[in-house]
Amino acid sequence: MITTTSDLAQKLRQAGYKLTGSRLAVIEVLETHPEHLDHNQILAAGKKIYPHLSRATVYRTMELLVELDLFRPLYLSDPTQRFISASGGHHHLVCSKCGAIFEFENCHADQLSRELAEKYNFEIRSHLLEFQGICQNCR
Amino acid sequence: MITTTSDLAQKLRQAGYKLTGSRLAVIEVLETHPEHLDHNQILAAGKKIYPHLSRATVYRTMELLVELDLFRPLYLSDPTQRFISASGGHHHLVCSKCGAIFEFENCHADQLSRELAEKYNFEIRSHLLEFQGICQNCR
DNA sequence: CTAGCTGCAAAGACTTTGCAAAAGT
DNA sequence: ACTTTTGCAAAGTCTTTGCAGCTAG
Repeated sequence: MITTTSDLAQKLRQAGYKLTGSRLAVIEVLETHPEHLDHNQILAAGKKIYPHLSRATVYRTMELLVELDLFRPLYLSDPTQRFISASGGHHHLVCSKCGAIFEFENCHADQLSRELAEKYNFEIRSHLLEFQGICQNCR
Repeated sequence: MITTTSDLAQKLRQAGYKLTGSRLAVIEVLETHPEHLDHNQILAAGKKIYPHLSRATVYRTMELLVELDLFRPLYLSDPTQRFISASGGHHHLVCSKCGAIFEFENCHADQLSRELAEKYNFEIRSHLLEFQGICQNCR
């Protein structure tokens, strides 16, 4: 019986999944990194915690977390799958040249969100507002 | 000397590229389909116009159009690369279950766009506002 | 104990590239 | 003519899967 204070771990266990070393390593990485990590980054960071961690398990664990609606895949300016927490909004500026990402808050999508939910009879769970352009350094 | 009224074709020629049957087929597909097409869809539609068209040429032509800043890659809810015209805004609702996409207009990002451009010294070229959730049919 | 989980390596899917032939200008 | 472009097939990259052994509960 592994004990942990992790919120994600509790939810995994509640859903009937085992808390293995691999899964706990992945979860710890996700909980300590607010960025949008991809599989490679999760694997690299996870191996520092649990060196035996394999790539296939990272793929399978993230698939599981997405199924449980705890995380959500995100695609920025390339086909790399990244992960963000499943709820709320995500707002960034993406540089088309160098790929740099700047986060911002306070987008005003809530009002629009309600209007669209009604008009399309759509249950909105999260949103993404992305501005593309050229950053300071690349100009 | 191939003649065409196509706007995209003019721009390609002006940039010093040859107007081949393959390229004209790809361009015609893009100009007659407002949706966000992926490579497969462009290939399939292009073959109806120019049956000899190959997959590699579709990849190369789209790469070219992106380089010339005429199109822009877009990633929705999967790693498939799709293409949209390079300017302006794009707004949709994406269903996480079935992948259905609903377009809408009138997002109010212009004001925010100006604020961010100034704050981050960023040259904004286009934006994407995407709401994720569950559509009418999947509920 | 026993079902679920893991790592490995092989298979699969998608994208890119080298090259000789073909085609636009 | 001469260079760019094309189609093909091979190579490359990323993701998924089958399987035998391992582990949490």
